Amino acid sequence: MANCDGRVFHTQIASVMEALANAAVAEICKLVDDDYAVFRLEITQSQKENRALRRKLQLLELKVSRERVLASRPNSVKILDRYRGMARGHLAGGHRSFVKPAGPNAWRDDQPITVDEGNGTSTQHVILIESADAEAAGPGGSSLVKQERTEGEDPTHSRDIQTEAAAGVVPPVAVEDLTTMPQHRTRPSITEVSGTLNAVLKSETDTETHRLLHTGSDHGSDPERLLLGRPGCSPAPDSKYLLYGNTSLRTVHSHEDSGDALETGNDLSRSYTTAMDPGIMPLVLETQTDLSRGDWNQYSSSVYSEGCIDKKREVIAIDEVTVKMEGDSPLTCNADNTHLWERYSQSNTSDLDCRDRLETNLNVATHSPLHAVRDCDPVSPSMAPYDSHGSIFFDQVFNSDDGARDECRGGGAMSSNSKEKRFLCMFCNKGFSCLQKMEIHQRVHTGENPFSCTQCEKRFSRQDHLKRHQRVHTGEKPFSCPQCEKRFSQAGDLKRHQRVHTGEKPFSCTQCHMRFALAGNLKMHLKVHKGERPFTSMLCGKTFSERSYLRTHQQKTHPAV
DNA sequence: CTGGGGACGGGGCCC
DNA sequence: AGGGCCCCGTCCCCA
Repeated sequence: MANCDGRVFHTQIASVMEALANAAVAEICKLVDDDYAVFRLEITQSQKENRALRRKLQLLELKVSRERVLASRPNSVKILDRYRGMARGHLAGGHRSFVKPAGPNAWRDDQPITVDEGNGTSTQHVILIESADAEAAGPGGSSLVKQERTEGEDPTHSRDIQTEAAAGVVPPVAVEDLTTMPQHRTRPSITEVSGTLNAVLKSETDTETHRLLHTGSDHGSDPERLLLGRPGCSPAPDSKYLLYGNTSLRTVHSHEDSGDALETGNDLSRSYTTAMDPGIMPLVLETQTDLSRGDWNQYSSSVYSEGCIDKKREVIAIDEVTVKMEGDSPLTCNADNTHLWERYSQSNTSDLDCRDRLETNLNVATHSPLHAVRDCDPVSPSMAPYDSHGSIFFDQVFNSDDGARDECRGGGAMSSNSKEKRFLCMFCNKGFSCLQKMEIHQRVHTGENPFSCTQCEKRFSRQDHLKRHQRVHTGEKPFSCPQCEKRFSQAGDLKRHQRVHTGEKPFSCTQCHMRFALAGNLKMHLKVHKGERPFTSMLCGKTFSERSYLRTHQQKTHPAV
């Protein structure tokens, strides 16, 4: 009897469990169906939004096309830059450039510009950017004047930046660390960051924020710069964070600290300032930590623009400006401050040439695909209306890459195959097919070396270079010569080595008939013809064409020393 | 001086 | 899109 009752009980339990399970399954199915419906609805809505945005984009493209046809001269930023008549559009249409000479003396050499500020006439170095956007600024437009006093100023506080803005300009929307801001400053202002040798400024304009990032250059090597770059820290005492702005205005400023830079060496501050539609986009001052340790990427990935279409669907190529400056430091200054310079000097014909370029073409560049068609008019010293796109195009930084410069002259990334290369380097306008390639390339300009070797202190801009370098430590030599079983860590080294076996000497001297298997050897040989003997023994005055010769000589002749 | 190798920077291409 | 590789050029160093 008891067994019978137990079976019945179990049967009942089983049926209840089944019912519960069925109910649960039904519930789950219902939830899934509901979510699916919601999901589909969201997809449909997104598709609708996409279609609408696409239509909007097409309309704007049409508008741009019209402007390309109609736009003649008076539609854009005019920059009054009388410095040595430089940087007049060495990029394609790149005359929307802002040129700041690197050398403090160069500034001093500049002919002062006389600007009537209403209160009289001042003869100060002035960079004047005028906006007269008929749509946004209204009659009279507005102008933005940056001044650098040449007399009676504290070298470490050498900037006296004023604005001459039209009535109705929008005050700054947001500024971090307002305590650093002069409270009396009621005019709209541009956030300005100045620091030590290498100042980095980033601006983001395609979103709701406008960032200015200040950082050190070589990544932890300069404590002062690190201090400046540390989040939450106030700017250096010699820095001013100034904020002024203007609706529908995007400007870029550059200046350096003082004429004492050459003496102080490390105090080669420069700053770059951008402002764009501060009335719309809050200005947010940020700091940045050590870029070389990877912090950079969190900015670069998120801030770099992708084709850079802002909210108005205006194409703005550069939403971020990152400048690594090598100032007027002598070539003998420490490696932390010169490695970029050295890199440039390596890539150019001569140190002097490069240095000269650095001094005279210290520019920042932003480029918009639009400028290729809009910026066909030369820079005029007269004031001209500001264009409705609010774009300023900086000139090329350092002007160091001939190839890139040529590309810029020829339209750069806007040439025939430019459609695929829609990511433009903000420094040299070189086009890249994807964002990361551009970011990697820009390390050429920024000096960023995010990949560090665990075996030594060396740092690299690219992961593959780090990997290749680590063969130094591992001793790995994967490339072996089939003729002599010699092994090499790099394929190029093997290829070069094989000329030993083939006898190939592709490098021939134009002065004599000597031929060389290695380009470096030809280069060295050419010094014989030129009589170049730049290396002088401090002990005996003897000169040598190569440093190694001098070293060998000193080892032999002056072993004690 | 010349020959040659180690190592690195940068661009381009491929997967 | 991104990582990796190839290639080239260059600097530096040493025999």
